[in-house]
Amino acid sequence: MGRAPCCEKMGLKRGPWTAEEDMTLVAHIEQHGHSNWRALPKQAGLLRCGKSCRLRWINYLRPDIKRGNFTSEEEDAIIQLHTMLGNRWSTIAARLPGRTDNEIKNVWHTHLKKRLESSGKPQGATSAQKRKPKKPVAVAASEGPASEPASSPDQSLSTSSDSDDSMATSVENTGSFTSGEFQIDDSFWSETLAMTVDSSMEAGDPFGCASPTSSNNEMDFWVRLFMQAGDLQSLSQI
DNA sequence: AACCGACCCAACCGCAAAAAA
DNA sequence: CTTTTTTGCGGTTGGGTCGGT
Repeated sequence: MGRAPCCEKMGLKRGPWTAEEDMTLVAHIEQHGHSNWRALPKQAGLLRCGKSCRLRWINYLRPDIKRGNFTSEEEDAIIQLHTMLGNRWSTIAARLPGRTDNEIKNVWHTHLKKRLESSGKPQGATSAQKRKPKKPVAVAASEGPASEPASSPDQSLSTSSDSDDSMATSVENTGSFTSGEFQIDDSFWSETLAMTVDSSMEAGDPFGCASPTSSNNEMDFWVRLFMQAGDLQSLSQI
């Protein structure tokens, strides 16, 4: 699938992962960690490139991944975060416990984007209502290495034009951000995310995110985020 | 029951940033 | 300081699945 091969030319396997490969990868990471993705497949005895192993782990095998349908709250959060961040999926994912950037990206492109585009009619049926439940997780390790820290907030803003377009659309449709003039700079994220990490640490969450079952921390994040955004807006008017 | 189009999502690629030498 | 290596990110693809006809 996909484009021209990159691993195949080196004699490495491509395509869907087998259960055996998954088990091998999980076992190796649980035992040795993943300090060196490039060397990992060789050490683990996998005929995959490091990139492929990393992707499989991050998007599917990681023990803290929350599988299943996105709740309407999560979808709303994605929409609002995308309004502010554009296509910075990893940053958005960092704020959604247990969700991966790839998954969020898929959800956005498959139905959230369409939802916003369809006559400004927000909060329609969720993916859970529209489609059947997801397949159960093939391999679900009970514990493993800690997830990577939240992505750096000071990445440059998205350069893609479509993110700008969707931003304007989302602002109108969600109704949560009433001013299109609202701008976010690096200092905003430094302060806001630091604040969030602090509160998460207080709640005993070393990943800097709430536990999947805890909506309080998520709500707390949004409350803080909106408060902070409001503060910055008023400051910018001075 | 079979066919077909639409949708979903896992996995790929290229590129840029970060880290190491 | 420069070059090389490694990691991480975002965009994209296409096989598999589902629902409608």
